[in-house]
Amino acid sequence: MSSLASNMETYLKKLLRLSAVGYIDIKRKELAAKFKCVPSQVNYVLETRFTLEKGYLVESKRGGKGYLRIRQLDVSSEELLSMILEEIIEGQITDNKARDFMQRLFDGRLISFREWRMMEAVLDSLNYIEDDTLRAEFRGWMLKKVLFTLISF
Amino acid sequence: MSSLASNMETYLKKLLRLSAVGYIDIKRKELAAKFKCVPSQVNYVLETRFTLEKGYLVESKRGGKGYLRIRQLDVSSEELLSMILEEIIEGQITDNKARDFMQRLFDGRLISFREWRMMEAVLDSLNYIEDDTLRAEFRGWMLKKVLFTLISF
DNA sequence: CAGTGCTCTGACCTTCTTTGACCTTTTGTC
DNA sequence: GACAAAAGGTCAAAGAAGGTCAGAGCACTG
Repeated sequence: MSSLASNMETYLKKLLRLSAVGYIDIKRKELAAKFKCVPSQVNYVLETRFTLEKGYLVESKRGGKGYLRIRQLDVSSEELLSMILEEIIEGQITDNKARDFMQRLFDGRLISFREWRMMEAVLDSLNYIEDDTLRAEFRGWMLKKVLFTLISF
Repeated sequence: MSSLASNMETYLKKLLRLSAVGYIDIKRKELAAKFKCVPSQVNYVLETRFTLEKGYLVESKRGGKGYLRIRQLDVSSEELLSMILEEIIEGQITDNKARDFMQRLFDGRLISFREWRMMEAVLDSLNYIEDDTLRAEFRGWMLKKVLFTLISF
């Protein structure tokens, strides 16, 4: 229960609660030093505890003056989250389901007309990918990313 | 917190905003002195932050009375879109270029903040495609589709 | 006690930044 | 015109992050 990873998770979530702007910036190496572990352990924590599905968005920049930014998604959209999760169960999603889903989002005024059209264009463009499995998997993956992003802004 | 390069970028953009003529003239050595760095660092900033894709044009003159002139391009929406489309005509496009273009579309108020974020998420998700060539080609293909959609709505 | 699924580490990779040595162009002076 | 001085330009290498991945360790569970 109180593994290094869990402690780091708790610590980061506390920082997030205390943050006024809805996100926190951290230095991978410093955080690792604070918890006396290797830097890659930080990645592990981010990958397992701060995923899109759990309501977080992680951005980063490499190189000098790099950083990790953890953003907490708006809780009010929890309903939408579970909807998405249900639909995109195994990562894959069919073209029809994806389009139905976008239509629902538009009908429910969660996305604008232009946003809807844009996503339709993206879905259209997927035909460029010939491999059926890759296409379906990528569609699910991408949809998840886009929808979670829409939720957080 | 932020890097020298980012600070210099911010500074130059502020100067540009304040300029009435649409361009600014600077002395490489003086700017370097102001930021306490080597002169070639100025070139780095210009090469990475003030590119054509990002909507800037840099002219210069060497020798005595030399200077650097940074010009902000002020192209119309149609021009910007056709520029982008032209660029993608060869099919492929790099991730960086695609992101630069999206940023410009946002800066030029051709797309909303949410639409910008959405497209960034789509670009992020492309990493799911492992094949380098397929990814770059698909990126170009998709971008074209989306841009054409934007034009028509 | 073998299997399964988290944790954790370390070696190696990629990206972005910064510096410095050396090069080229332009201007001013004899 | 030759030469010196005054810019700016190029490029490779070092430094400063963060990213990836395979495998070792560990803790339950049947």
